[in-house]
Amino acid sequence: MTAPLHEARPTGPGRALPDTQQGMRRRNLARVLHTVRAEGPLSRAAVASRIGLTRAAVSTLVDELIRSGLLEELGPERPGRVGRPGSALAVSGRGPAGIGAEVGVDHLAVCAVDLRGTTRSRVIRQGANRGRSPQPVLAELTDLIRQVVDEAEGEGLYPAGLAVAVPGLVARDARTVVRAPNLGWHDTDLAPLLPADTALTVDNEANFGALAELWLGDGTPRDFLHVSAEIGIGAAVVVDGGLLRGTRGFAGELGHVPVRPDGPECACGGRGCLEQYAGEEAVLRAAGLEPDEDRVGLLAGRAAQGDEDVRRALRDAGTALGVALTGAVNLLDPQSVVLGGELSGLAPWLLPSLQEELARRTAGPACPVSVSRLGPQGPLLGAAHSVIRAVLDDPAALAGQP
Amino acid sequence: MTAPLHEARPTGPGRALPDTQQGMRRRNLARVLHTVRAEGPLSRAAVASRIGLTRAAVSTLVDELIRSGLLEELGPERPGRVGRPGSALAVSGRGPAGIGAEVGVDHLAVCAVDLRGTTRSRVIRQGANRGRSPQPVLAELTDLIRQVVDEAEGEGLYPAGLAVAVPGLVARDARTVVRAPNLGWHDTDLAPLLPADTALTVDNEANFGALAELWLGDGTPRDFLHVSAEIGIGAAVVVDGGLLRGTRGFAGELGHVPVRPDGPECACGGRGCLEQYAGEEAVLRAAGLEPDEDRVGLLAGRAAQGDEDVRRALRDAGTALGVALTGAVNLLDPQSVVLGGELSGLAPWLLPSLQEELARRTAGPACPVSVSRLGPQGPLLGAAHSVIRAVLDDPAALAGQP
DNA sequence: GCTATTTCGTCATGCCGATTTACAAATTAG
DNA sequence: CTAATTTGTAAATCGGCATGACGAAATAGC
Repeated sequence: MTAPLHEARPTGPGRALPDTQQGMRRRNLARVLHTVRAEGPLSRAAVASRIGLTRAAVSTLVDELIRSGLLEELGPERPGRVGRPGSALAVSGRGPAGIGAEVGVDHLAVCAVDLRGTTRSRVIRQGANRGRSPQPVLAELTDLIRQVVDEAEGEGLYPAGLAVAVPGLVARDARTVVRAPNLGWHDTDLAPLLPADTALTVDNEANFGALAELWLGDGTPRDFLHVSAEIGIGAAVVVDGGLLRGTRGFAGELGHVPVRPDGPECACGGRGCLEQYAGEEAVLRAAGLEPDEDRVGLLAGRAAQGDEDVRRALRDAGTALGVALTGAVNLLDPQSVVLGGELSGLAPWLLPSLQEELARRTAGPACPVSVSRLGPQGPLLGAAHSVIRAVLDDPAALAGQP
Repeated sequence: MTAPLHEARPTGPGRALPDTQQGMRRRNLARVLHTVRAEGPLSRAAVASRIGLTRAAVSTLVDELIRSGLLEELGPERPGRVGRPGSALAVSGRGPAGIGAEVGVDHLAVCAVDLRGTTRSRVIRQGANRGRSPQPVLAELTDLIRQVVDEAEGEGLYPAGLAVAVPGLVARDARTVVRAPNLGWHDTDLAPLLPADTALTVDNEANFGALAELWLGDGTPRDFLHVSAEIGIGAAVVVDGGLLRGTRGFAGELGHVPVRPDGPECACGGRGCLEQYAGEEAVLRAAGLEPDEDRVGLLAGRAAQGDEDVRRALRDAGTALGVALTGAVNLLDPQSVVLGGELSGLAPWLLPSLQEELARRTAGPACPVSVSRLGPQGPLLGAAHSVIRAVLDDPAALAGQP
């Protein structure tokens, strides 16, 4: 026998459920739904052997999930082995939909994702939002949400929740934007300005991006650091498959990690914060460019054309990122670092110097750095999937007892 | 209904237990034991109302815990209210004992703690261990362990596990010391060199110190950063009442967070690591002192006498710590930072500059920094209590089914 | 002092959820 | 065509907690 290690572990699916027989059943419903979703069409017997319950128990669980419209019976499997063929089960394509929305500095976007993880509807509207007050922006967003919901309902889906990604800090109530410098919003409760007929969750776009990476990334581990940037530099810390949020919900403020303690002053009060070296504004200035609408696109374009000033600016930003990430990696020992969001578009020019710096400062093998496959789509997808995830984690909350 | 936030949450007591009816019972046993321990003598009815089970259910749970020797019946309570007085229950003072051991650079220590949290036996042996090979050191430690176990057994206790704190990195198998620079050990499996008759857990002293702070500190929150130092500077990250260990178990390496990216070279390959500015060796050098046996005592003594060189060296170390902690606080948003271990003895001279630096670099209120009440005793106590904690978290593992 | 009231601990009973056991159905192997 | 294998379901059982009732032991009111 080995004594427990007293680790910080996330609760994972359904941990919020009470520790009673009913809670147990709800967790088992979630386990069945999760495995069917993850491992394609499966028979009841296959599910049972996977999750360690008996066929009889799984049968009743499946019945309940079918009655709720979350699972559907595809009919008898093609038999390849001896014995009676099972009846294939799959998650329904006409059940709940997760509605994800994103308030970007230069765009609004909304999408609907079904239980299978397929994006069933999507709308994007370009347009600068910097400096606009929350009311008109969210009215416009509400419009888009209604479009997407209508389209989803046309396909037999019904909205199970709305998740909104914003470029800023969000309080732990998951409703209030504490500070979004790029929009000019602060201390704004978004709930009254958005459709009231669905459950609402608001979160930082870096957090949603990290969750998207966790859920949709190929081979992404359960412990990683997800770095993203839109002017500010945010990181999301994923520990054992869950987000680390911090006491006030402000964890992951990589942008204000000191890189050179005597560097230039920062708005945060400090000196030489990472943002001074790798923030969008700083990079544009270092490259001798004027900020305009599509800043990342501009940088990427110039860099691709071979503009040496831009390339040098990006190299230096990568080095600064490497210094800050060395600290983070030493503190957290993650399995990898992922560059996501808008950053992924600049990765070709950031990555070499970043990795060099990280390797130089690490004894032994350096923490691997990769680039998100999802790129700028991460936050929106993460938002929509977070709703779906909530259904998968407690299917009983939808139909029966919430 | 509010959608879940997908947070990283630790599992807390008994989360490793399977999600079955038996697992539920074991968790309920743990809940009963925990509340009786935490809230002094309680009647069955009082326990029931606290944990939300019925009196009948608690009765059977208590019966089982009494049969296992973990609880004892103190007899009828002094009645102050109407109604039949309850029968007071308390955790047994003659049940399992947690054996904690510590391998320090200058000492060995072992103690035994009972279920109530009382230290029932303790032995400390001074003597430099730097450069000694593991075999003789652990043979000596085994001696001390036997002494403490004998004494504990004389008082009716029996050892429920052995936890050893070492000043170095420990692999996630909780047995192997990967690197302990101050001892000169590396890649050593300690299990064969220690008594084999009890379950063994080996861990970093900073981790055990943080757990001690969590379990024994007065008013310590469930999210904090515990900084400790013995030559190397280690931190332990506590998130929602659990340790964050990292993929390889190396999380919390605060000593190699870059403070000045162009600073002096460090053994880790980097430059300007915190250890270069706030490590014991660096501080001694900056103060113009020679390293000797009791380095922290020497520094504290001179500083107390008013030695301006030493005070300046400690001030500068505090500033460097402040820079590194700014990064950590930005990344983790903890509720507080606690200085523990040997550091606590130097706190009077480190703290002002540390707090000043942290406050300067923080927008809004700075993260509060406090000093551990346990001081250098933290690691040893944390080790012993970790064993007790394991029993409290799953009492059934002791007697019945492990 | 006596009775009513309140609370405690326990017992008998019932419910809920999963397991066990048994069996019919549907397939392959020989 | 029969034996073997696997699936899905139904009936019985078990483990664990809740419910309701009861005696025991205290206080409160008379």
